[in-house]
Amino acid sequence: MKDIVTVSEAIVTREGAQALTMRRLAKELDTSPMAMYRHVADKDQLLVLVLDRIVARIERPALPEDPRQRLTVLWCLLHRELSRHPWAVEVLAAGDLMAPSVLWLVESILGAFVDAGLDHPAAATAYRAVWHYTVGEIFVQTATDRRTAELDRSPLSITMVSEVEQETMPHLAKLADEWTTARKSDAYPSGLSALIDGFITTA
Amino acid sequence: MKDIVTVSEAIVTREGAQALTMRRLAKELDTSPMAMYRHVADKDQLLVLVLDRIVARIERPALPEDPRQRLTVLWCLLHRELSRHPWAVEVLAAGDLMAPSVLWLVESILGAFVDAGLDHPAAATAYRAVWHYTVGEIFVQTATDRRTAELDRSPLSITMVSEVEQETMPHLAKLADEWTTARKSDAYPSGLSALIDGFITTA
DNA sequence: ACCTGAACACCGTTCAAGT
DNA sequence: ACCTGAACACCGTTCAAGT
Repeated sequence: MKDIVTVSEAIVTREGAQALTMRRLAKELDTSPMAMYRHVADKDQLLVLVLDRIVARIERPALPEDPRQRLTVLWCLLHRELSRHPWAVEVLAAGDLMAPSVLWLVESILGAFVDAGLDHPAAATAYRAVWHYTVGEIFVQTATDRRTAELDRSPLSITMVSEVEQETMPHLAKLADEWTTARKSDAYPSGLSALIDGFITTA
Repeated sequence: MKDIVTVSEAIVTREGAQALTMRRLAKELDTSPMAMYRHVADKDQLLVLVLDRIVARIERPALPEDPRQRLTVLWCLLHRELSRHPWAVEVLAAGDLMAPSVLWLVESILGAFVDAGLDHPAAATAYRAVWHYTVGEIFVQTATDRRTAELDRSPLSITMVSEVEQETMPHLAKLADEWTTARKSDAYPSGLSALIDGFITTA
């Protein structure tokens, strides 16, 4: 049955990867947990199958001429899609986003880096750096969200610093207020353009 | 007993965070699992305690005058220490590295960004961007290592592309060979300097 | 104060047995 | 071929009872 993947996706998008258990999945399919192992090697493989289906649905956007703009469009697209499925980051991380169904995206990004003046090895390095930045951004965002949800208090505050160590840590003290608001705003594009600029201008 | 933290650290540095279970910890301390709950609220808190101890041991390095060089030294230091304890990334991620014992590091980094010409909000943004990059790099590295260890094959290869889609994906095809070697080399510094350059030159 | 055993409510996965 | 029940070897955590 391929419904296994469909039902798994429903669970995972609604409640996250940790909600997907073989027992739960079997129950929703009205069979026994062990029946799953006829169709899927183990839980990891199941997650990969779900991910592949989601990622295959990403639509190819219209791409601007300018390579720098193209890079922004492509990476922001990827970032947006992954933000919707933060559980996927863990699955993806090991493979540098090598699911066959998004190879067009990787190819487009590499092409844009090349068009911007990088040679092929440099484009690969740049690709991996931005990929790490993207993964990290989503990972930290997700971890922060989860933690603030569990404990219902604001994320680890920096305010203690402003009270205790005004003189020894002037910069932290100065930022105490802005820190929390900065965290909320979507800072992905700013880091992205810094990273792209850095790679392009060095080339 | 504070030995709880000591024993936990030993387990965690030797075998990773997933090897630390309350039952295992209790066994190594010759007590019952439930005795732990007298000294520690839950497993998460225990990991935070271990992390805090490790991080407190990071020694303050001699810092160069030049802010750009200072940033490189500081971030590479942090990256190196965290690479040694990849399990910690998950614990740290939620808090933007706000453990009191490393505030000096955060302060130094912010100071270097300011000395390089950023105003305070920009320094905070830059800090967070590089933090995300650092977390992502370690996260991907760890995930790749783990996966290649479990399956004893090379990481998800790109070679299928070079065979099947030579014409439609020329850049990927061209990089097929170099990809795996690129993954091995330590590319952290290159992305770091691109990111720093990008932020400094825009300021 | 601190520790204990037994239990609860779970996991992923194996294995022999069924149809 | 596919499914099943029972079991294995685990988890974190609670709770009433012990010293």
